[in-house]
Amino acid sequence: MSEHLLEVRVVLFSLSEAALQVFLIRQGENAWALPSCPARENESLEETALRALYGEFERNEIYLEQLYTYGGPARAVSVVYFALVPHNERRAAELCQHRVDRLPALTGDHAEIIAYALRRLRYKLEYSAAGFELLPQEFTLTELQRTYEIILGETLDKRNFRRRILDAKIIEETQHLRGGEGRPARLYRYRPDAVAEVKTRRLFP
Amino acid sequence: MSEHLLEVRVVLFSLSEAALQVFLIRQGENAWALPSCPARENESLEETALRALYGEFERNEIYLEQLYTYGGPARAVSVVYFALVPHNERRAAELCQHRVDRLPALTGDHAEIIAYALRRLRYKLEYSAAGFELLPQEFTLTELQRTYEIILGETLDKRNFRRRILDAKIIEETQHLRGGEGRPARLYRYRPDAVAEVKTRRLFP
DNA sequence: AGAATAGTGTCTCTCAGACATTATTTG
DNA sequence: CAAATAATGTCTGAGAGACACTATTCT
Repeated sequence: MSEHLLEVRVVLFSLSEAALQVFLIRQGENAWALPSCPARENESLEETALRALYGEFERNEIYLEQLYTYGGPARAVSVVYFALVPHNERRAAELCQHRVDRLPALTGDHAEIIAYALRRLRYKLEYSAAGFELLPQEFTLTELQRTYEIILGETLDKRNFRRRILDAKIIEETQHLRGGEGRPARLYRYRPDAVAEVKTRRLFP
Repeated sequence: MSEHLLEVRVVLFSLSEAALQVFLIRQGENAWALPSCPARENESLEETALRALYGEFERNEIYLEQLYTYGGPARAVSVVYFALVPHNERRAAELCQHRVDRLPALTGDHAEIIAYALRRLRYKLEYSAAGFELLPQEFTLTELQRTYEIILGETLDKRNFRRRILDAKIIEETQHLRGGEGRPARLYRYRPDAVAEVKTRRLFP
């Protein structure tokens, strides 16, 4: 067993200003980087990921999943985590949100890592409940649809979207309404007991 | 950046005796373990994975993909690779194949890691060309179907299977036939130029 | 009353699954 | 010619996508 340089990085997404955002830290003069933290022997990789976010988030308020481990000659080994958090103004001074469609200059291979995380997010959206991790506990169907549209980068049909989501029985009505400019919308909540597993058989779509 | 214990492990699957096999090394008296190797600073993680297999396989004769990185307090960090190789008698004395449905006692959490790798294999089979990595270059449609059946653990309908595989245009005929006890079967080969990407839209199947 | 947003149903087409018979070769 | 395996097509039901109007609230 050898001694090795090992760090944990995090690609943390959230939604605000009707766009998908990623959290970055300033690196040097005018470059940015994914938050990271050296691994410690006495904590789990997930705990290290939370430390990389300056302890701003508790484990149970973000969705956290391992993305990939990058490593090789002439490079530290980086275990990269993929994370989602609902819209959130709180942030450490060092941690800024940037629209993923308008990223600043990034160090190393961080642009490719973000691109990969975004592909994974788009993919997960279609077979898992990941989308709900970006929304508050109660949300309207229109908000949910906007979330999907922003991430997928395409518009979706309102009736088909509602039908699929409701048929999947993955959300349930609440008794609350959200008022606004027009007719108030019913609020829904995610059913954590919902089965969100892949059942379809697809041989080479 | 901290110094850390880091190893690479490999779950290598192959097919023989009409069953899925995994390669294990003997660990102590009567326990077995996944092959592993300490990471070196001057090589890639994939190279380390090949070394864990005693250098028995060249990079281009096996399918190799990162599976997951396990780590945490009171445990070395293990980058685990998932690998596939066609049926193959060659093996180092230390490296033995075991049927995955009749595994011996395993050290640590290796049984869970194999179970996870098997889930990944089953899943990949349905949307990627992973199945072909377990077969020789040329194969009959019946052999391909058996491969799927062994891994998925269920029988498949012959006509539907052939239709889906052929409609996907992922394999092509060769001019060769394989004789045997009954009518000879046409041999097919994988089309490496085939597009095997996920295109279907699935919201919560 | 008009502006704004929420909410709802049908038709069509494609794809997946169930299912049985004919064709070719060997001994 | 019998045994063994290869190869082939149709029907049916479910789900995905296209598509437009009514309902409720606020000002």
